[in-house]
Amino acid sequence: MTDADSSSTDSTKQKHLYLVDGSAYIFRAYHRLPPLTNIHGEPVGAVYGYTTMLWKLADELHKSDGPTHMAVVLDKSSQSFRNELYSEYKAHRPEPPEDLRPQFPMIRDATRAFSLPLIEEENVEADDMIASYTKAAVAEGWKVTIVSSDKDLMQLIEPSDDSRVDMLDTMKNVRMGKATVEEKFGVGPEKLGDVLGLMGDSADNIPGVPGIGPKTASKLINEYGDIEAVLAAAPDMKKSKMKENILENIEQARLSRVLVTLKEDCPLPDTLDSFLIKDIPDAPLREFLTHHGFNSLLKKLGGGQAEPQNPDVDGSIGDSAPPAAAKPVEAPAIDRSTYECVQDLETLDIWIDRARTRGVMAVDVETDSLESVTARVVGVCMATGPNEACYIPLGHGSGDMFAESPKQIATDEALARLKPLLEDDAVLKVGQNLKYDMTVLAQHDIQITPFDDTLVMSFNLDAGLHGHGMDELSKLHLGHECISFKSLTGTGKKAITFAEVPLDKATEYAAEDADVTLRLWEILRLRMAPEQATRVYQMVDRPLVPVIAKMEETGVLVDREELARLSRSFAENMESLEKEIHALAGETFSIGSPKQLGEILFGKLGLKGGKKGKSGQYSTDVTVLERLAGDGEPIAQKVVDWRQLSKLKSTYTDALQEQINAKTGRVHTSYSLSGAQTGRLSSTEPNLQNIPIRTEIGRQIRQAFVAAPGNVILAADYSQIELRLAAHIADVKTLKEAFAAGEDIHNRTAQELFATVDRDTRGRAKTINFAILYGISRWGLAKRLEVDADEAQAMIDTYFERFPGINRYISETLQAARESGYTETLFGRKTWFERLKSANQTERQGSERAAINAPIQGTSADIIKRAMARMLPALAEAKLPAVKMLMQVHDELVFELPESDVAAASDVIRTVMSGAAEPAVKLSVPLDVDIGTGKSWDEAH
DNA sequence: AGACTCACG
DNA sequence: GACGTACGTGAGTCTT
Repeated sequence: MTDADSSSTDSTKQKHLYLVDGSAYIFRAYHRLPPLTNIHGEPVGAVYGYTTMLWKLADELHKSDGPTHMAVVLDKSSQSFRNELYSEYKAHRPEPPEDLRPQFPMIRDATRAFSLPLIEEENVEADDMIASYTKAAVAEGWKVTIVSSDKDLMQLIEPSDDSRVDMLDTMKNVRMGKATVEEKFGVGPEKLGDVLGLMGDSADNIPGVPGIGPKTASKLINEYGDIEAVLAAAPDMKKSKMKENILENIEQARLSRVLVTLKEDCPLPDTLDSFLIKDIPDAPLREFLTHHGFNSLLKKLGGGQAEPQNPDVDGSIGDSAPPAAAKPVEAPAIDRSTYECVQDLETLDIWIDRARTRGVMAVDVETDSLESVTARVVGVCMATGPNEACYIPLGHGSGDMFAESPKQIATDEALARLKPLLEDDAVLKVGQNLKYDMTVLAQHDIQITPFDDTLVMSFNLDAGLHGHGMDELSKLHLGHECISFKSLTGTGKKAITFAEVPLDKATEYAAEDADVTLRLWEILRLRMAPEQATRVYQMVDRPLVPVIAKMEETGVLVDREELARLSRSFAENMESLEKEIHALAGETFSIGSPKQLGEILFGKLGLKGGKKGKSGQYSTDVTVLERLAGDGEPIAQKVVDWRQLSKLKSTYTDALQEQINAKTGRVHTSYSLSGAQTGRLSSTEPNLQNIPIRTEIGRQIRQAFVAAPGNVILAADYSQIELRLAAHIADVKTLKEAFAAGEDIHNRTAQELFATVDRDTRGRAKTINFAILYGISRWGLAKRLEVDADEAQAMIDTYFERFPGINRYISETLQAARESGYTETLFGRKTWFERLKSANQTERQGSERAAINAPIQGTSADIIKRAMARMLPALAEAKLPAVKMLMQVHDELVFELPESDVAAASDVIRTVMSGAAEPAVKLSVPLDVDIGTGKSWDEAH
């Protein structure tokens, strides 16, 4: 197309320079793409990403406004004039990770393979070089496109509406101009430097003004004009923390402003004309692609035309990659106009027949509330194929009491027709988080069976990679943006319920839900077996869904009077503490404000303690306060006591009263099946998994969790389950013997490590045991035990020596996780760890610790989940139908049962829980279960 | 909305 | 050479 000798003749053609910010791209590609290796075993993830990016840019050549000139700019060294101004500039940046470093030369190879000019200058940052070339080109009347997404470079966009400079983000495939800057930063490109200077940039270690982020920065700049004006106006601002921060950091703000300014007058090593795009010769490119085995690109090269497809991963190199997120779907695009609103029984019957014929359907129940226990059914939707979906409105009103309700089938009649279908063994029901629908339909005595749950399937395939909400899955797997619930109902005070949404809108939304759910199921189910997710799905998580639904529905009885009594008592104690604290401080202040408290303690009273974090605030957490209390500061202990009471009152005794359901008189939590990446459940609204127990005062709250008259509470918990599993998984003979013999495991550990057993050594042994489970570091252990790092290291060494197997478990787990990207529990539950190869050391080490812990915590979760799924059938078989399972707290199950059933139920519960791993997994340690009973949850412990 | 603190296993 | 350090959660309060 373009060739060298045409440049002199087409002086009329608009010259357009593309400047590629290569360095920034490489780091992004490295973090975003899976850790690929090429056919020689060399890591090439970033190279592959970079190559596909250049390939994509080649498509730009065909466009009318495409590039006539192009060059790639790379950072050669990290030094520049900024380091002289400010020694901390980019000082915190870690070295590039080991598997990225060898890719830098390959990236130069790739650039040469495309016959593109490469600019890299000693002591000049790529950003400045790009700025300088941009200015030079614009001065010649050229257009410039900067291929990057770096916000600093956005300063180069011209403030006029017809800016000759724009930016292109090839990863997101978006062009960015003046409007992008205004949208993102609230100011035009010409003021961007002022905003960036004020807010700072943690990525480059530019400090800015503490406490000022993008929002505040743009507000200030819009109000005053630029940084200098803000600084000048600061003394007259009204008193606030922000004003103080500005006044204390004037010089720092000025420095930051200079640091973010791009240098536009760097010497240019090559002329603009030398960047003229010539034909790209095939040979070097072909050689490069062949060398790395980038087969799909090679194929495109052979075919001649470069198709602007998604750059997929070559089959030959992708074997260690996580499953590709977006799959091509053969189903037709989602078309909301095909959805039907079902308003009479005849039509409903047609849909029911259709579902029976298909053998599989998606279903979703719409209600007027998120409180599943008491929510009213507003409608039901179902899908039987792509774009084959309907909505059956049942409880819609007009929202206007004088107007008629829309035509709809009576709820009872429709549900009576749907019940046989929903319970039909020959029709698989697919839903997204069916736990909710099951709870709602339980009010109408309807089961949903058999079923598949796309939320659970996604969680079993991709835990750790992304969320599992339907909107997110739809975007990811179908490339489809769902109608948002909020767009129909609004938010806040003016929000309406789904019952008030007009039928046409409701049909579009609800039928789409079912349509999307069925499409997701088609995609996910095909992945289950090949990706080994079937086992944990079928043996652990799917059976749990109706069990959790039932527990939520049952709820737990909470004594409101008891809570109110505690609230009053806590309030009284807080009041007297507050007076004493204010007296000691010499002034009144808000004790609940960490900011004010820090300033009183460390500012006014002059106690010693350090600043922390970018916010520049004193830390006042319990470890700090207890240290002060230990130094004999009476105010510190009083604050600790006040804090405890305040926490207990607001989070528990006050909040819990409000959670008592008006209809049932009980508290119904919601368990999230995908809440914790390790496979644990989590509990919300309220969280019943963190009710106090560790302190005497807190424990009183458990006295309010009671049994109905004639009943008692029974609590059954696994004893040391995670340590037992660690002993089994890491095959530690000493520990296994100790558990088999029923020894106290922390005593045994103390014996092995310190050769003596007393309170002190047992306590330290316990700390070390937990540290092992959590992925130990000598620094972490040192801090906990208040010893120095060397001593901590010595203890770790002794531990590894005494308990061989632990060390091996850690290194094998990490190695396997680095290779595959995930860890596995004994039941095959996967947890993905994408940050295991992060360039950020803190991030990477954090992932390593999480990966060490996940198989143990996850196996424990698997086991108690299996126990839960088996519990109700086992109780039924033992003729104990009155026993209710109320709560799960990770290693504990809580029941409510008639007093007369205690002995028999205890046997069943203990048997089910201790044997929950079997027969799928045979453990080499016993699983002991402690059981207690009483009138309240407190007494049951 | 985000930081901070703290409740649980 | 500095940094921040145990794993997994949810929620209330204060501040911007």
